[in-house]
Amino acid sequence: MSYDHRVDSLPRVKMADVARTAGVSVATVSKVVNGRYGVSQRTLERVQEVIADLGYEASLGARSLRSYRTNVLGILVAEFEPFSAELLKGAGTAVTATGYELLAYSGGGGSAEVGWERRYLSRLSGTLIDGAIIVTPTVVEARPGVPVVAVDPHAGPTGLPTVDSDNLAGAVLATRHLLELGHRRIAFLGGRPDLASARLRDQGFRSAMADAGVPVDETLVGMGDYRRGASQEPARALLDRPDRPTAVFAANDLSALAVLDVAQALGLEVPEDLSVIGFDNVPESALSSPPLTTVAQPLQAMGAAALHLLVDLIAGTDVQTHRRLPTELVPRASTARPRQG
Amino acid sequence: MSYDHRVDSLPRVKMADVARTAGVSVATVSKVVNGRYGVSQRTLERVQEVIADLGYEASLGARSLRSYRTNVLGILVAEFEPFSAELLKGAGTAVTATGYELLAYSGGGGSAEVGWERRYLSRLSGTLIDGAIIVTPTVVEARPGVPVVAVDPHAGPTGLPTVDSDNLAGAVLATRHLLELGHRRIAFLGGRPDLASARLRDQGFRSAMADAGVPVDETLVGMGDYRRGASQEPARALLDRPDRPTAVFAANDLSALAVLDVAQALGLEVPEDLSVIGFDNVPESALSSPPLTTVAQPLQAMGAAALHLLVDLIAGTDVQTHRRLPTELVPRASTARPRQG
DNA sequence: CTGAAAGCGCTAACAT
DNA sequence: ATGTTAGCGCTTTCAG
Repeated sequence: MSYDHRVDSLPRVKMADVARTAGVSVATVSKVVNGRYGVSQRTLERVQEVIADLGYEASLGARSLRSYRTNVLGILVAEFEPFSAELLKGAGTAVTATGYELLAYSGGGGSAEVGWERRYLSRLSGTLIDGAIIVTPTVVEARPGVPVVAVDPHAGPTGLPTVDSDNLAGAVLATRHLLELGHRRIAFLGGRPDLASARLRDQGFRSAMADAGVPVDETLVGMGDYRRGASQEPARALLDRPDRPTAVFAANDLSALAVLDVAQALGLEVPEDLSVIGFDNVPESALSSPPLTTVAQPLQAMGAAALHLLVDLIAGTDVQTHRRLPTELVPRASTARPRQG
Repeated sequence: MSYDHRVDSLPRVKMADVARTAGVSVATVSKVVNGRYGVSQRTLERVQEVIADLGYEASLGARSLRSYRTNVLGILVAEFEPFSAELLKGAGTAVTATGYELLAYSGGGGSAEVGWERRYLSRLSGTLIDGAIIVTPTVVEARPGVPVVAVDPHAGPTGLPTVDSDNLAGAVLATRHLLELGHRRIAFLGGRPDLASARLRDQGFRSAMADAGVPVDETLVGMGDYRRGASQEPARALLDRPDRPTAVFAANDLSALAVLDVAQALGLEVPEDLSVIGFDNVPESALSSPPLTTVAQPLQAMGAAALHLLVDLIAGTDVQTHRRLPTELVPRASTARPRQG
């Protein structure tokens, strides 16, 4: 039963091979593979034996072309960065009990490729996957071909079932933390204003400042883009000036890390000369020096919630189509009282 | 050009739709999509316009069934846990420049499902992907159907091109660190002996101990299984005794975290009563309290290396088929001098 | 209970 | 330059 005599890579064993070896037709093998009725016990056993012998496994591509059920769920991301990696861990844990398998898909292009959501979905849906989780989509299709759940969509909750966290409350938490430490000159390094989460964090910042009766200095409000590299420039604009702030609230951890980079380049001590707080609590935030104070989104729980929502959606169960999870302050070493509070 | 009038999920637009709308045959559309020669400028533009209009995207499943080139690379993992998530980040970063897209696949079953490597590979190879990275495979096929790179294979480097890190040197590093702090009663919590990495870490431990002239107490050598939950039991056996060790070297971070769990349950202070060191440097190791001293494998670099190796392999470039990356000590707060050194 | 045949969406000869 | 045709590996009627 060995094929070692082949010199090069041996071709996949396909259903026809199983059929020929077992002396039955491919139709019968298909029935066995899919557990359909109408196969005698004898034939069943014989075919299963051959399948095991040959190590046959159905091709996902071919199978999905014919039957519109694959038992595979997709999770579509622009890029495998820390944020989506955490969601993936959560979804991966949650999928275990469901009997589905998980396929994570990403082009290399990052969010630079606009419209990746639709492209990836078209590529996979209708064929390879029974449903999809789309992570931080910018454009959401109103009616995709398969059940879809959006995680933290940039436009905020729309027609699609959505999982996100309480960005507004989280931003208030962050700002209050700085205020309570005694900071008054507080800068905000925001994200792109076309993103709902960025707008909400901006709004939370302003609301907490207003509640404390501290006016917002608009020259201390910068615009990053949630990425570490591209946020250095606006971070520098905030810090490289004589009347620099004593604290910065960055709209996500990656831009907070950019602030840390810039502070170091300028010779500023954190938290002595400057307090920095981020948002997300990606694992990387704990690895910086100093470790970053941040607001945690329950990323893994969000991934798990999205997966369960998707499974329910496919099953046709009546489900709530919007889950908002709470945020939480995670104090670490990048924030402290200002030097002369 | 809006389709909002459709009440329910609209069916995928397929190549035939494009052909009909553009007034050409599917063959011509296929040529346009794949950039083949033999299409007039006029037709080309017309078809591209329709494609854009309709938002057509070729189905990966159907395409891959016919042409044995998909421009998609697979990364197959038993489970999306911290270790493979880091590799995925590295591979994701590396794929950007290559023009390939990345598909990560995992059943929910964890490594409990034996033979997942072969199953997933059969499912995807020959059809959906042009090549695969398999993470910590236990059984490696001698001649898979597509180019394959193994990352940290449990059997050690075999016939397959492999990427791993220097487990032996890393284990020596960890053990020496404890010895230099003044520890002599050092326990080792190993992994399953059928894993090459586990054997090498065991070997490095013993070799460093021997070099220091410190005999290994065999009752202080336990066997975990690289997972946090299942390692609690053997960790407890090591610690819950009057002559407990002053330090534990756990063969990976997850089992080191299990040691931390057990230490806490037993009321032991780390590092005052017990020093603990792990292996891997997954992000989670920095998040524990106290943060875990560990030996870093350059996980993201390994993911990137695997991806580049795979791309070269597919291109037929002459490549080195084995990359071993260095390990490094990462001192954090879970190790210190023993109480009475 | 089993097999022959059609066809999923697409690509690749081969005609025209 | 374009269209016709024949499958890729599988599932699914529908006959036998």
